[in-house]
Amino acid sequence: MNDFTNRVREVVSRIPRGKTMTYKEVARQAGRPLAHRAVGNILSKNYDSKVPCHRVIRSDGQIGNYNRGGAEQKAKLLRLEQGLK
DNA sequence: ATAATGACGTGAT
DNA sequence: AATCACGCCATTA
Repeated sequence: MNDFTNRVREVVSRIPRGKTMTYKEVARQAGRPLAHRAVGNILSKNYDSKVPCHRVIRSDGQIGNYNRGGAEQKAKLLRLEQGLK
């Protein structure tokens, strides 16, 4: 858990509230445009509250999964942050 | 060190 | 629209 993981965390932690990013984008920003799969894996094991992993969604617009309450909680949080009801 | 896994993505069926 | 299969990569077992 070094370079990539660290970069991913950094990028994700920089996602502003009320905004979302796709795994692909994160991977690209992290320097590994094709490692979107790994991004998910890393985030899935990431329990750091400093990293708003719930801001990361799929490219197809799907919510994706979440290790802290499931997609439900994730969608809920996003809905909340975005100020939408 | 090697094999399996998964919070993905895209194209094909 | 839904499902299937394959690719891609770091992490984990």
